[in-house]
Amino acid sequence: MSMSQNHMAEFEQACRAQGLKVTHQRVEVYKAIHKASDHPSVEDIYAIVKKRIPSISLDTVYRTVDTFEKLGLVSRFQAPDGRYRFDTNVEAHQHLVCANCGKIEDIHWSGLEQLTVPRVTGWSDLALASVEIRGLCQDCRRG
Amino acid sequence: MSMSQNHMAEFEQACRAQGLKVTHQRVEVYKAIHKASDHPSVEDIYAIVKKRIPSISLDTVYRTVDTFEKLGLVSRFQAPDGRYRFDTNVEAHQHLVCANCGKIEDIHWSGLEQLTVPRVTGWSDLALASVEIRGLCQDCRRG
DNA sequence: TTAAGTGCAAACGCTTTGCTTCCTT
DNA sequence: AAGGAAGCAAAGCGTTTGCACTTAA
Repeated sequence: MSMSQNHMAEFEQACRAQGLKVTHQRVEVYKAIHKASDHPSVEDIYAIVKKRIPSISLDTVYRTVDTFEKLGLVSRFQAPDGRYRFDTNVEAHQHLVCANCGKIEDIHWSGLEQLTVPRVTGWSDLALASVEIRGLCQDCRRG
Repeated sequence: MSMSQNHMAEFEQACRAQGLKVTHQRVEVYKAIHKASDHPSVEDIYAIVKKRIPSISLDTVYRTVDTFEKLGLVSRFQAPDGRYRFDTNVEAHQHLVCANCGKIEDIHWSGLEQLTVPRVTGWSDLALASVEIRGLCQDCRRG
């Protein structure tokens, strides 16, 4: 998945459609999340973007990812360590989490789609929200 | 599920087996989590136990739930608001979360058991760790 | 030009920790 | 009697917020 011009054009279009200014910070934050396919945390994104925009502040990253999430441009979830992680993959998918190092990888578990979410008395509009699978990643299995 | 003498006896036995002292605080914290079937947060537990042990401190509740978790006496998970929640149900189960009020309820989704966790290159020991289903609870559907 | 967005700094909320005193065992 | 546990207070850490300055449109 390369950072195609198309993809960035779509990003800018999405911003403009919502009346959002296309600032350097927003562009670089989006690129950072997209390129870093490892579900970067706010600190991770901050460190990456700081190389290109040294003056960027951490709170701008926080505000920017909030904005992106509201627009549906990124998905946000909490890692087991409690920190937020971000992803430009906004399609339904599941997470593999390494029990040792915390590494997170996306997978698509097609079996889940065949299942129907149970009906529960008193509850409505039930939908599968998140699925986490734990195990050991390649590096940690060796160690 | 009532707070049977049996259940508390088992709790005390588990503590002694691990060389843990059976203090008032531990007994009351355990009771509080067990009785409050709504997955209380640390603050919730603190408020409940404070009625019986006014001198208890918040950090004791934190340390106590840590201990219980390590012993396998309670399960811990993070609610969507980022706070820890606790449960004496340590069997595999899933969570229903109200998208409006945040209420959490346990369910057992048997369909999941028929599914096999996918094999993924580079990963080992994969097992389903958590499943969250979102919807509206009875109270919030009305409102 | 101007309203949205950024940077700075301080505040916040939940959780953790060092240290002294207390209380099961 | 003795070591684990509790209480107190302060610190830690990720995240949020108020305000004045900056910048895309």
